Amino acid sequence: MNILEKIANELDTFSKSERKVADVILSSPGTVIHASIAALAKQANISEPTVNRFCRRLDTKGYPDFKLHLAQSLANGTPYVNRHVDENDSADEYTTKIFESTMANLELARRSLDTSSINRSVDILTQANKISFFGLGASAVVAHDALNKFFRFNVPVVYFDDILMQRMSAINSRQGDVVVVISHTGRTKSLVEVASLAKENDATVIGITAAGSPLAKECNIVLSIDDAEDTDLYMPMASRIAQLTLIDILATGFTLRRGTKFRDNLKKVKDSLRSSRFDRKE
Amino acid sequence: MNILEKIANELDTFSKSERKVADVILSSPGTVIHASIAALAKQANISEPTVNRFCRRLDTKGYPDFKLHLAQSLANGTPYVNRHVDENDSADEYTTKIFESTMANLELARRSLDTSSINRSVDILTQANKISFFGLGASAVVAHDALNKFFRFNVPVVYFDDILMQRMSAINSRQGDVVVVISHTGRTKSLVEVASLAKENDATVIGITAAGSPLAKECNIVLSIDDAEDTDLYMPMASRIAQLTLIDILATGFTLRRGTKFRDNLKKVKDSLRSSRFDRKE
DNA sequence: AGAAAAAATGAAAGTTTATTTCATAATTGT
DNA sequence: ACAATTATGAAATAAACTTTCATTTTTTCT
Repeated sequence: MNILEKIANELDTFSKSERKVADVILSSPGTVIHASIAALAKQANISEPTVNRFCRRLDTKGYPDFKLHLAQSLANGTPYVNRHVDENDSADEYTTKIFESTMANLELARRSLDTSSINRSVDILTQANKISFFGLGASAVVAHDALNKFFRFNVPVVYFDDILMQRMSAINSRQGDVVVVISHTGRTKSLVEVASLAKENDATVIGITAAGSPLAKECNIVLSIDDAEDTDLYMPMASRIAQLTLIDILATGFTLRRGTKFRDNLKKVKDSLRSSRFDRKE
Repeated sequence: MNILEKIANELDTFSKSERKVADVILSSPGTVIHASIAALAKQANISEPTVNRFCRRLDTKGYPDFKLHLAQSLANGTPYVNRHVDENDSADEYTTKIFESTMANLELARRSLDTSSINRSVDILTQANKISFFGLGASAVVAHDALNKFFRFNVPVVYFDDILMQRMSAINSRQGDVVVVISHTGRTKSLVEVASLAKENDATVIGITAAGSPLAKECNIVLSIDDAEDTDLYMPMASRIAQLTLIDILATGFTLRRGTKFRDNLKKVKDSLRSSRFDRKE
């Protein structure tokens, strides 16, 4: 854990003198990393040994080691802040903000994803007779992307972004089929119904959706992604990126599970596209 | 600048002894930050003053200060390395790797994007009579996403992922129309033709593609995104994420340019979806 | 409340670590 | 090959950090 956060957390477990040191450090950590133990002690109006004890209390070897930790905290502290786009932002500003919040969201998504669920999902996908990807609106894009990826794997795969087609497909599903339902909120009624129908018809339902949502309850496996409050202007942005990354992960897991020969085949698929392209050396 | 990079950069300006120190530091910077000047000198087989001089040469106050810089480099230096997925990776490993390389790619994309082109693109998009998004394969997903976003803006917008439809649409375009052509490589023949046709028919062509590619040459504005060598298993992964983020940026720029009333309207669009969702408090 | 125990604190001594000085060695240019 | 410059390390010095121990403060127990 970041040592600055740690200090802030344990603030009330400190003794009076330790508290003084903590206050000085928290108020200007940037100065502290360049200060000697004597300088810091003086600034906090306490003695040098107290500073030293303070450092050890925070599981560092001593003052120099503490400064090292502090320096690192400052370096990577809040690397990607989820800053909101403001009305008067220049192109430069909103570009930076959107990139940063997208990255912040990915970081969050990474931490929230449960790899054992991913592993199970890959298991199930590799054994599927048929894979269907369903999504609506922004999530339809994710499903569309999944189709693109899995289509290359030469497995029976379909994608629908139309409620009726999804329903029909769900009703026709059977044991061995896998239905991947994508919904950011997990509250889109028709998709919840589709998941339910698929499940009733013995398909395995994987949900890429919010944990604990109505949709999640209908799924055999839930791949849930936490995301920060939306920076968006009334449209889903970063969440969709995290979902797409998850699709990449599933696709990658799939190819790894299938082994070397399978990947050679993928290369062939890629090469087959060559004739449709302009040559690189012209 | 990151001190590790700095050392690597200036490697050949060092004297023989300094070079020895540099090598030790570069080979295991993590050890060095916990080593005393004596320990480092010994490991590099040189004297302590040489280490000290080395530190000063790199614009630090001395060895302890140097260690501070080094610690910071380690903390935020190469935060997201573009590590390749390996055949024997566990789900945990490939998940982490894919997230990291996606983020590394976004970072790269951010740096490579030219905001003045973005600004011009937003200008043109806000003034368009009709906007078309064209892409094929993985880029079709990006175009699809763009449709979703711009559709909410209540502007005439279409999206095609079919070569013939794209051609017909391009041929029918006219002055005031904007055609956004998306292709990672910029070498897909049919898309280059479509761009060319659209341009001939007086549409403004914006390319989201590689700089200097055949497609880029046909475009009025090129939004080019650098990306690291593909970590993928024969399919585009991270590049697509950067393209989608660019779409977010264009859409955001669009809404900002259109002003407050316009965004109120967006909120209405969002609210209109509510009845199709399960209530949050049930 | 008051005494004893425990904990916290700082002065001073001790230790480690880093820096400077200066003499010597290596390198460079002529 | 020689002088000038630069690079290097041994030793001395200085600075910084840690330990010890006595004192003060706080807490606990009766």
